[in-house]
Amino acid sequence: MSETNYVKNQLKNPLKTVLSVGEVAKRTGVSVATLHFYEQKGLIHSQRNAGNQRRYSRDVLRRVAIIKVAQRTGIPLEQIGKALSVLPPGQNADQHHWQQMSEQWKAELDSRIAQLTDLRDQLSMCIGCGCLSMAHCPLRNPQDKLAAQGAGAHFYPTSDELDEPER
Amino acid sequence: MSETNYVKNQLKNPLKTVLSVGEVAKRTGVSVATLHFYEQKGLIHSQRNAGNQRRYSRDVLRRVAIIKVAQRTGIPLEQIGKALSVLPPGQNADQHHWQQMSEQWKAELDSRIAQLTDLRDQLSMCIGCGCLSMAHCPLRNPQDKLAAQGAGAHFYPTSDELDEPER
DNA sequence: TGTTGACCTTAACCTAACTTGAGGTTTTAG
DNA sequence: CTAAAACCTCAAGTTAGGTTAAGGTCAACA
Repeated sequence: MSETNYVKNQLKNPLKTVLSVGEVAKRTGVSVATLHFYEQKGLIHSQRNAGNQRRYSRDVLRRVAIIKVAQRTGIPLEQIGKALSVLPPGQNADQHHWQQMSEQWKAELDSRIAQLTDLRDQLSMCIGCGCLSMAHCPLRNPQDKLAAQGAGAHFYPTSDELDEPER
Repeated sequence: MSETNYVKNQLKNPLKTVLSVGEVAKRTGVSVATLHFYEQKGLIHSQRNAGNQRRYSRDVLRRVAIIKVAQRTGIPLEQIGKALSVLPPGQNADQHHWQQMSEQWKAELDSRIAQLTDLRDQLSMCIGCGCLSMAHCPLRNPQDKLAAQGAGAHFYPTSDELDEPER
């Protein structure tokens, strides 16, 4: 019974104001190690109690939720961290902060969706041509900006460089 | 002048039937090392000449183009490899093969686009609520299947487990 | 024919995003 | 008060998708 305030919260209080790493792990569905990792990367923050154990304020739950949502869109952790940094670290963010974040994500998502949609439409055309005629196949010149994100793909062959099978 | 057929093709013929690794690299925009890597992973195939150098048939250009397109959609190499395996390795695929592939990709893309779109729409709602009211925020229960692809995210908190800031 | 440039293989290294393990301290429950 | 569960740190391992380097062979061209 050393952590008076903490223990007070533990006593059947459904809305604790501080959370241990294990509690956060259970509630967010990420492992304890991952929470350590996120903290190391600056995505979340914690206080320490007298015994050097992490104590989180409840906003960490929301932060982790946001991290997961963003990851599912394919946004890398580093970028997520930058966006999260607009939120006051530690304590509760106000409506404005969250709106700011949400709008940022939405823009990112919109852009990704647009890119994928383009790609799909191009592929649809490919289905029509059976990709037999490279001269008219949109695979030839992608015309999008996603390439910059991926590992490779910095050059696209011009029409006369791609193969045209002998019929 | 040892590689008779090969050299014959080299002589100012714009449509060579065999390509060296360097040529493929230039035309596809991926590095030679990456081509080795893809071959090792079974994504592309090659023959060897008398001097043990790789010689590619022209279909490799299209294969690599497809790999890149697929990668931009976020599909992992292993999955790309499986889809590519429906194509006859080495020689020219017919229209049916390519159509089969294109349709497979399109389905994948459609699904990914749908997931991202859902996510965006949920986020749009969040912008409205400012994420201040977790009780109504869609971030709470994602309801999608993308989680299975990511590294973590196997559990989502129920409504009373997420934090509701003190106003 | 000889010298570059293109290729070959093997092996190590790189970033992202984690996971696993070892060895030691704190908290909690009985 | 004590044993077990939860935590701590630090280091090493893992997968994906490549890149870089070392040391040696092959080919193209004057």
